[in-house]
Amino acid sequence: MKKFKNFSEWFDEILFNAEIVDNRYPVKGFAVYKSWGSRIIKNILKILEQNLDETGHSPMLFPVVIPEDAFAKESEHIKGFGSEVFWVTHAGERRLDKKLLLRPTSETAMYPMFALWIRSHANLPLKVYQSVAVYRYETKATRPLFRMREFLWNEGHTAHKDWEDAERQVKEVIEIYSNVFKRLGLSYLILKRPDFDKFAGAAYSVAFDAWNPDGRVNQIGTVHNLGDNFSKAFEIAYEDTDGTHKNVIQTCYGFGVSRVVAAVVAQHGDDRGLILPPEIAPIQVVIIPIVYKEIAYEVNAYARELYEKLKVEGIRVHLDDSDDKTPGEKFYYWEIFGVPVRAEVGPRDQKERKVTLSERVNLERRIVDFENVAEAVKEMFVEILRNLGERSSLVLKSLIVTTSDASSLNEIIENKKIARVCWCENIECAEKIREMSGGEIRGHRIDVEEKPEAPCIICGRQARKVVYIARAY
RNA sequence: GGGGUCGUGGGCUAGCUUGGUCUAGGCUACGAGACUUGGGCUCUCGUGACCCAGGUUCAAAUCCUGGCGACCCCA
Repeated sequence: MKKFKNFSEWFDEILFNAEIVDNRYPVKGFAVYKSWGSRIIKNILKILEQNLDETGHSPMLFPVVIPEDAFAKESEHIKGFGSEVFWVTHAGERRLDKKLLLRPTSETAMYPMFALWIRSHANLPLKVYQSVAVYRYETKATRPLFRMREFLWNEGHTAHKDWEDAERQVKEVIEIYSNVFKRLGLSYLILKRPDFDKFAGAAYSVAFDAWNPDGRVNQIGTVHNLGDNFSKAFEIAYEDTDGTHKNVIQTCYGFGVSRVVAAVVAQHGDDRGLILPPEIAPIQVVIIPIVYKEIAYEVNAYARELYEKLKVEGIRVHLDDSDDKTPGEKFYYWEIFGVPVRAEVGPRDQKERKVTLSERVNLERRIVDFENVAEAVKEMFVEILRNLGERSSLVLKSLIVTTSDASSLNEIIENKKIARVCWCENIECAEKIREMSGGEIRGHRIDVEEKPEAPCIICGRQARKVVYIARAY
């Protein structure tokens, strides 16, 4: 199955064959994460949560249900999410006096509690995170991992004494997410969303848009400065050093774990299957003995010796010494699962105390001494991540097409590319861009300053921003 | 939100137009065995399916209606 030719089928096949999710659960938009997928998710979350812990965030767990009145407090927020919440209206046969909803996101679950916890400037900043499932009744077609009605994420919520401190927080989180994505070898654009596309209730929103082989962009993370919109609605205030009472300034951010998995699969996978960055691979090295009847004992003993050696080095290693498959079949099998390094040990290797290592990205073989095998494997891990990262970033570069000709927009989007254009920031021009191209303005870069070098692509007046246009999930 | 295509063993699919030799065929996967093993070898045997509910008919995988689900396109 060809990844770039028929992404949708390729993707579904990988998710199924590599046992990431089983989409056959009989409720639309809900799926089962199987063992391989779950272990990948745990490894990703481990990296993220470690980063959050190190920057003073507190892990917490808030309830999945939110009372209707709390949800309704911030008017923009309810406008944005109201149409897609799951309601809990009954307990058995009894109708509930107060309807509850399943969190579509946790602002309105957390902030009533923030109001109780925050009294003085000494309580600030407050930085909280949780890794949970949220629920949104998506009306668009659901896609496994990309758009589910139940999806996993990590959400962070903070409260600060002033705007400057909240701005510092936004920068910190962009840094944290960037670090995590770098360790996964992902490529993306960090875009400040246009005003009409910001999070419901935010002052502004920044998003991480990862490229996808079908030309759409995949929003894998978002960071919002909420200003005092929620702190006014929820009356979250503190007493400052001078005795005055002020509303806190808040930020919140979401790391879309399922979509990050989707991005790893989509950006790194190839026509043979998944390719996993070593740090999140449930199995990092698979050992495949090449045995003949007469020498099976020696070779298997050697393979076990190798297994023990790698294991004590802290490498996640698996020995596939089953005799129901030929070595070739085992190669194909583990390639589907994206195991980054394969160690082949046969009679030749055993006799000379060598190991044949093969890496998943370029399928290149390398023969190393048994004594140096752990170091060689670790070096390969570094190379694999570098190769994945470089390959992915080259694709992203090749997808971006700069244009100042509005009539070319449609063709660019049709060709599964991302258009880079100058825009005057008027909403009428944004709407026209959408009509003409079939894509949407995703925003302008904030990690790199880009000055408009041409007038607005639609109206010809002075452009204010260089923006990126793509179809989105 | 609108339009279209589709639903057959665990996965992929043939059969449906023209209802009856369908006792539903193939590939793959799975189980038992033989033979093999530095890239999917070969063979034998076995397990396993017509999405659900109605309807039409002597007869339904096949036709009709509804539901559920999947995918694609447009907004």
